[in-house]
Amino acid sequence: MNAEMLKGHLDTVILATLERGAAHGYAVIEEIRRRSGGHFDLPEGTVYPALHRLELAGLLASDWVDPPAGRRKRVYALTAAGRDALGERRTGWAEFARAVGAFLEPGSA
Amino acid sequence: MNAEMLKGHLDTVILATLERGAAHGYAVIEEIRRRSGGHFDLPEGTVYPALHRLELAGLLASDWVDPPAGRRKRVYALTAAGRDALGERRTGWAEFARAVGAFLEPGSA
DNA sequence: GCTTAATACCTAGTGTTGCTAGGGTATAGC
DNA sequence: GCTATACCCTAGCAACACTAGGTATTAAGC
Repeated sequence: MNAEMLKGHLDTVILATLERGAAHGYAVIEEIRRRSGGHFDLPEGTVYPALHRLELAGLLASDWVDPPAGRRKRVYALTAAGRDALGERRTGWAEFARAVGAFLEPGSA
Repeated sequence: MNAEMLKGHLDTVILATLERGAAHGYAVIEEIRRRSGGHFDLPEGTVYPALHRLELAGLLASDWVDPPAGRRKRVYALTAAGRDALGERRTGWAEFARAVGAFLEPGSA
């Protein structure tokens, strides 16, 4: 499954991934792959622009971190607004999933 | 809720709507609104192109019907390929919904 | 008779968004 | 030196839902 299906929900998934703690972009990709059981294997060209978008929207904040070894990492964390947005998106997803389910579940009226 | 969230799933919803019987475009819009409990109130500019797309893809077939009163209607029905596609999409939705749920449900690992 | 609303169809252009394809830097292993 | 992996980025493409317009038919209200 690629992320085309995620259209409109990728931001939600990214916010939820960062809910447990800050992480850099590459780690976000790996965590999404891990937590989705391999369903969402997102290319960098999908995730990095999404992170920038979310930061521009004020839902994430980033800091450059210079580790003793390895190259610089840009670490993203949820802002207060990001946490609020995640709450709304959680509710929105539940409604959405229920509505779509109403079409796909047999015996629905 | 508009259909932006539906991105990538609108076709599935339309196919499911037509699963119970053929219908014309305008009726599809009303049925989707009704069955979603008002959640999906889709503009014509969203649904008509989607119907054309699905017909082009061979998942729907249309017939013009000239009723004794009122203007001509274009009635869409699922093809065999459409029925197959709906089956696949039903499975795909279940996987997708479960995967997204893994991010949004509290206590998920 | 005229206007409005509802039914019913359509399309051109726009904006968002995920993807492809590429490029760059740093570290480790062969 | 070469390759693989970790880590960052962008330009351009394609898909798709939406906006904003258009047309035709019928019935209701004035």
